[in-house]
Amino acid sequence: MSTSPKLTRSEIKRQDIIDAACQAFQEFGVQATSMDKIAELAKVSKRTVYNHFATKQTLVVYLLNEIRTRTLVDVDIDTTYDPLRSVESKLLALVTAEINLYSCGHYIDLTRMAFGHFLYHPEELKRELDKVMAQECALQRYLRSACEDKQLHIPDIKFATEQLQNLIKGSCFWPQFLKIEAPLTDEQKQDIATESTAMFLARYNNK
Amino acid sequence: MSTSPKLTRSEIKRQDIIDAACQAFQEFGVQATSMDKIAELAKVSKRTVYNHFATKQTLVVYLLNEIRTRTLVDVDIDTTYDPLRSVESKLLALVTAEINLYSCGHYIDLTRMAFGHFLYHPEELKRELDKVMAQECALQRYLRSACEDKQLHIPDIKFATEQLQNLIKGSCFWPQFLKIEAPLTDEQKQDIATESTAMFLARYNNK
DNA sequence: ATAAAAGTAAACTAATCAGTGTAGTTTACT
DNA sequence: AGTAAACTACACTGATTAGTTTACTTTTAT
Repeated sequence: MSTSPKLTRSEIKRQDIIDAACQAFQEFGVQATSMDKIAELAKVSKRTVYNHFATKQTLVVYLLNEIRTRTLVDVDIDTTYDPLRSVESKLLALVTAEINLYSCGHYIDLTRMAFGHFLYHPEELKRELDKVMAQECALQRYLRSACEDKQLHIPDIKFATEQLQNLIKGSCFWPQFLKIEAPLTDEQKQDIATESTAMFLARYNNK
Repeated sequence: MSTSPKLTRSEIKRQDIIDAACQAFQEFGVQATSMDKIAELAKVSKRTVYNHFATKQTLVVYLLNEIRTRTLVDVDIDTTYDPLRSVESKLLALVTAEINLYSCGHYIDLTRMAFGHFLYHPEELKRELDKVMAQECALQRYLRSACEDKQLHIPDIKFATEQLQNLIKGSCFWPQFLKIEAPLTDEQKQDIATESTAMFLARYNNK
């Protein structure tokens, strides 16, 4: 079966609305996007927008969940610790996975939308971030295992994880989030993975 | 002479408006702050706001420049390269200075306001960022000098500078910017400075 | 003292926006 | 073919907002 087996007109319209809203929210921000504008972009009457989403808030919340789900499903990392595999190799794989998560496009979409919505609501922001962050402790779990196996010597694992993540995010996430840097090529991603891992291990791998 | 030698009533009112706007823009965002609200917060008639700032846009632009000026004036780092001083010591000083810049409060204010305003205007954002970034090349200049003096061995100086800045910003700037982390204590700042420098040198200081 | 400069309150315009109500049309299913 | 569900155009409410106008009062500077 293909991607669209049998979409009713209603489902098509609904998707048009979602696509329009998603694009507009990212481009102009939630506040600056009116429901009239969404209807116009979706080529749908305003009433239809409201038939599918009772309020603007409903639409925003739906989109945030939708994109987060789509994003996180894409990720599937093997986080088990294997004593026979070199730390460098495994760490590089984990870092690469994390870079791919940040680069996957949906992730940027999600955060750009969430920020426009949450930048001035710190408690809500924190709650949303926690949902995404659960994802991100794979690195920390691995580092803890590697330490227990005496392969790494890290006094403060939480802080060290943050250091590594900062190295990655600073190059892969923030510039793209701000739209001041073009999406990364595969080669660039690999460089960043290699260099971030190298710097991290230079610090914590010396016996 | 004290801080306020002789302020005319007009100047006082003007400052009240600026303070109110600054606070409201940071707390609620530029878009969500109406001129009526600013007048109310400043305890000033709306007309007076418009007498001082012809449009809302004028007020925003004024504030952005004001805060940036105030911020950058505060910083005064000695960036000259001294071959007799250890790289570690000088780098630690530069990193500490950069951390202090990010922690100075005004810097967070500035960026929070700028983001609310510019997040959806990438070209303008880029232009604004460039003004601030000029500040930040102190590190890069020093690293270049240290390389020329064979004290460090860095293949890509620009990238390495970014790595160091990412280590710093990831801990000192972004969490505070998002208001999900309390301001740092002096002890925390010092730890981050030490650890960031240590990781950087572990990578690039081995002969 | 007095006149200019600056501030005030309040009503006003014109635009925008979230959301509703309605009457008529199209689509989908039996 | 006929019916229910979904869509459309459009007019509407009520609230908010940027910015203006007016008629009056306070401050400041000569």
